[in-house]
Amino acid sequence: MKKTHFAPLSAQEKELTKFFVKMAAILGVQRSVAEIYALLYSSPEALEFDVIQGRLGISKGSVSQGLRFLKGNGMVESIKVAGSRRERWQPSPSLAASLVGLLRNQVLPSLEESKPLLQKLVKEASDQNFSVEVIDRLTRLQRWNSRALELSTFLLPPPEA
Amino acid sequence: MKKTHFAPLSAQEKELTKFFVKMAAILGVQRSVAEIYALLYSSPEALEFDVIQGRLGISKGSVSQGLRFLKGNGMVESIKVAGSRRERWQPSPSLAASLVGLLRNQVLPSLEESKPLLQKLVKEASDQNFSVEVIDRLTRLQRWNSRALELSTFLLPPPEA
DNA sequence: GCCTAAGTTCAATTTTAAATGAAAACTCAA
DNA sequence: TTGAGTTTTCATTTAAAATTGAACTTAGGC
Repeated sequence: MKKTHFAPLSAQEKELTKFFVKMAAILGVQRSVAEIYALLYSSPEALEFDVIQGRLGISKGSVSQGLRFLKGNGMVESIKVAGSRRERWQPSPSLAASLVGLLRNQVLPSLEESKPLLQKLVKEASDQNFSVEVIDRLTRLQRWNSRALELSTFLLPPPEA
Repeated sequence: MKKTHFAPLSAQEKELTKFFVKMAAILGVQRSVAEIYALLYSSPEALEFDVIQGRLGISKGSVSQGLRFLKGNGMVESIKVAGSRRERWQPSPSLAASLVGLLRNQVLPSLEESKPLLQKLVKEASDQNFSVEVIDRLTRLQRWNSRALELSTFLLPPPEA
C-alpha cells in the first residue's frame, strides 16, 4: 500500500534546507537538489523515493533527476532492502568526499579544456606582435590556469585511482 | 564627435572571451560581465564606455551594470583623462587580487550568515533529542562552516584593514 | 515469464535571471 | 551656472534554467 500523505518539513528541516540551498547556489547547484540533500541529511534513516517526493512536495521528475545528480557526484548513496523494489536513500558518510566529488566535476573540466586554448593564445599573441602588456597578461593567465589545475588534481585526486 | 562604428571581436578576443565566460560560469558570474572583462584584458590601452558597448554589441545598461560589478569586486579600475568627461577602463593589475575580491564577495557572506543558524540548529537538535546520527552530522556541518570561514578570512583578508 | 510497482525520460511549461533601452540623474567643460 | 555629454536606473522584454507530469522503460516479486 502506497503512502499518500507526508509531513511537511519541520522548522529545523526548513532552516537546514536554507543553508544547503545557499551553499548550493555558490556552487551553481539547483535548489531542488539542495532540498533533497538537506532532507536526507536531517533524516536519521534512509528515505524512499516516495517520501522524498511527498515531504518536499516536488515532482517525480525532479526527485529522479536530483537523486541522479547527487549520486553521480558521490553525495548520496542508495541501499536496497530485500523483498522490496524501492531504493532507500541516504547522504554519503563523508561530507568532505561529497564536496570533493562535486568540485571535481564542476571545476576541473573547465580548467582542463582551457589549457590548450590558452597555450594557443599566448603563442598567437607573440607571433602576431601583440603589445607586451597583453602578452604578459595572457602568460600570467596561462600560469594561473596551470597552477589551479595542478592544485585541483592534488587536492581532488580521481576516485579509486 | 561620437564614434558610431566599432570593430567586431578578433578571433583571439573571442577565444579569450570563451575562457573568461567559462571561468565566470563556475563562479556564478554572468556572461556579459565576463565579456567586458575579457575585452579589457585583451586591450593594451584603457577603453571608453562607448568602445566597450560598441565592440561587444551590448546595451548601455549592461555595460554600466557590468562595470559596476567588476569595479565593486576590485577587478577593474577607471582612469580619467583631463579635458574629457569619459572614463577609461582597464583590468586591475593583479589578477590574484581580482579573484580574491570576487571570492570574498561571493562566498564569505553566505558562510558568515550561516554560522549562527547552524549553531542554533545543533543546539535545538541536542535539546530535542534528535538521533545521534543527525546530531553528529549537524555538528560536523558546523565544524566545516567554521573552518571554511577561518580559511577564507585567512586567504582573503579584507582590503586595507 | 508475466505483470505491475518503481523509476526514468523529455517535451512542454513555469520560473528565474539577464539584457535592453528610454527616461532620469549626474557631471564637469565652457 | 548651465546644458550637452555621460552614465545610471529600472520597468519591460528576452533568454536561460528549472520543474513538471504523462508516457515510457525497467526490474523483480509472484
